[in-house]
Amino acid sequence: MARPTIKDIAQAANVSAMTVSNVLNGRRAKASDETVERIMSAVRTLGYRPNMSARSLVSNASRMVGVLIPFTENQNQLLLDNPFYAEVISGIESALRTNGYYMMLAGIGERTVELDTLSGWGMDGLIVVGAYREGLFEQLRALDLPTLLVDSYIEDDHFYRLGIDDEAAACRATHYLIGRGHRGVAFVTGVIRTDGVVERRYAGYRRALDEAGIAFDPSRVLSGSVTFDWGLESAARIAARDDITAAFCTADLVAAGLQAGLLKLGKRIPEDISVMGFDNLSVSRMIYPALTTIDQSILAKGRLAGNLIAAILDKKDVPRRTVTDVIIIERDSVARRR
Amino acid sequence: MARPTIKDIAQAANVSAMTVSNVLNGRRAKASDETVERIMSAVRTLGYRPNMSARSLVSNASRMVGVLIPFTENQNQLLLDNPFYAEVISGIESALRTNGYYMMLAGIGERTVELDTLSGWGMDGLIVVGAYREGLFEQLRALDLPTLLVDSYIEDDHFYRLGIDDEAAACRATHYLIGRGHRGVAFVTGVIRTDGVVERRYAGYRRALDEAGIAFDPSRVLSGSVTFDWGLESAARIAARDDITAAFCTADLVAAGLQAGLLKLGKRIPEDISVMGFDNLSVSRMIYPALTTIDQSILAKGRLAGNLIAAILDKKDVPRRTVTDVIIIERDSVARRR
DNA sequence: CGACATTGGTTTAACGTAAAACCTTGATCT
DNA sequence: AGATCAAGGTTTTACGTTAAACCAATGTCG
Repeated sequence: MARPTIKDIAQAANVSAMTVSNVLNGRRAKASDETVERIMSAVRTLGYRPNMSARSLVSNASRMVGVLIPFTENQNQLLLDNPFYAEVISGIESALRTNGYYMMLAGIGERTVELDTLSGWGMDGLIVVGAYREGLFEQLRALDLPTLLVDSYIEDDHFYRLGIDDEAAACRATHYLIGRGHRGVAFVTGVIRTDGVVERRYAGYRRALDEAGIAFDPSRVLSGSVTFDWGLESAARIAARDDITAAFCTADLVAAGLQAGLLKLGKRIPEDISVMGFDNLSVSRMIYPALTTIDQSILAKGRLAGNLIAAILDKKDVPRRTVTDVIIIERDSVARRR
Repeated sequence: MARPTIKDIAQAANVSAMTVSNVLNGRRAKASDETVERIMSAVRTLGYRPNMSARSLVSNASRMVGVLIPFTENQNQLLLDNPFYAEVISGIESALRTNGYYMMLAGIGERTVELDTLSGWGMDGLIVVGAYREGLFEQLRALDLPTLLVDSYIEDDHFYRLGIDDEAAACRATHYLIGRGHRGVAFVTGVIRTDGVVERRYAGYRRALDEAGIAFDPSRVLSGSVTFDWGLESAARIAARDDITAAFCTADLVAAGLQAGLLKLGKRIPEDISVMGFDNLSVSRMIYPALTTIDQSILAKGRLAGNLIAAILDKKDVPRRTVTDVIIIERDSVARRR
């Protein structure tokens, strides 16, 4: 038999469809216990499950949240191979499920055609992770949905935001290295974009140098991409200079590559060069030596994002901007200088 | 203004709603070029996007594919922190998007209440990754949807399956170690479940021993969980025995933990103990020493899964069982024995 | 010249659900 | 006794889209 509808249940329980709907949605003010029992029993025996499309069509709400993460345009693939995104998503999904919401995962690339197709599904809200492209925000605004931006620095009251204080975190990290006697600290990072997290971390790095009275040396800034390979590539450049005794990487992935590269070049970590990461991805304890890094508890951040959007959708009062804390995880990749 | 409907377009273009629908869905046999132009222009200026719920309600098809991956019941979180799942999902999403399908990501736990709620959305098809639990297959069968199982060994013509030949792969890996002079080969793995991939890999391991005339020693089998920590824990047990000169881990994550643990115990890899992994996760080249492992090209597998379900849904002819190839990636964690 | 296609549409009904308005019956109040 | 109310429903309608059936005007053929 085809999937039973609310009418089949109504017939089986000998009531009207509306009564079934009322009972099923908890509006049981108007239904005797006996009727409820008959309906529930019919639901069970027929295996009824409400048709979400119909429900969403009539109620104009879907209990679906769209989760957008960047994908690499050239490889046409979600950045889930970056464990950062994987972990955030995992946290978001967990929180959404707990709050009775569903998740539709989609990529945002350069063209972002996907956005309005997505919107056709009638999302109740949106979580956008790591967005930076100018035009995107306009498109998002045009959708006119409750939207939570994770790790974006755009100032716009249309959006809710969740993130850490990247500048302060990077500043702390740099001070941590400086405090251990390092005065030649390299900054290894991805592209420094306006309004991106990396820009703030860069600012934090420079502020720490300032505060410590160390002259900023642009040749110590290595800006490439947030990948293992970029770290690997940077190793040679860092190993070639003896004024650099420590490297602050704005991502664990980069730090992992840097360590692997330095090791291959015969450098010892942390004796010759100290390395510090950012994120505290699970990989950071797997590499050798175990990476000292900034923990931004990604999973918890994802959970929080899910909980926040749920709260927003449930019309609770949610601050426009939420900032979470960060701690330094000390492992084996940073040494005090001689 | 509220989101425009097909009727608004019809009015603006001065035709009936049906004509708009026809034009928009490519059934333009019956529409003059001029009408088409008027309609398209109205669509553009009003910013019309079809309401998927309405469409799916009437057509009984949603172009949505449900993607189910396990989640840890205790932590209530998707296994995306296992890079294997993250990479598969990334591949699936990419292929689905290319084929014009959407993806709804959900977790399957022990209770699997989620399943029928999910089914309320009217998925066109399902991809289930790494399912093993007995009752689950029955539930999946009851949904009566085209379903592709990735990495499951259940024999049932209701399902399409995609996977590698785990037994052959493990057998090759073990032979690889034996061929390099190792006769004491440990098998470090997760739980060995009936019909799971690990069971097959276990069978492959034993077959290789048999073929090489090496007596099977159950004390060389370390079965725990598919985690870094289990690898770490196993290190002590392996280091304590001098009859073991190599370890075959059924997952890179475990191998990574094992290497870290052995290193901490002062063992040299691969001089003292060789380690071999399985999966070729991106982490396997980040750890030290770089891991020799079996590459099952996870991303490509995910893509293939997406393409297969799309082909199935588009009524193309798809074999019930697809087996992909595997290669050995030689890095630095295996040595020939003296 | 009447039969028949073809082109370019339109109208009607239906998908499954829920909001809103309505109806019955019996009890309660004044 | 008539008015009022509550309990426990039912009926009607609408959500946005498409399948199916229908129609009118024009061209075409034997």
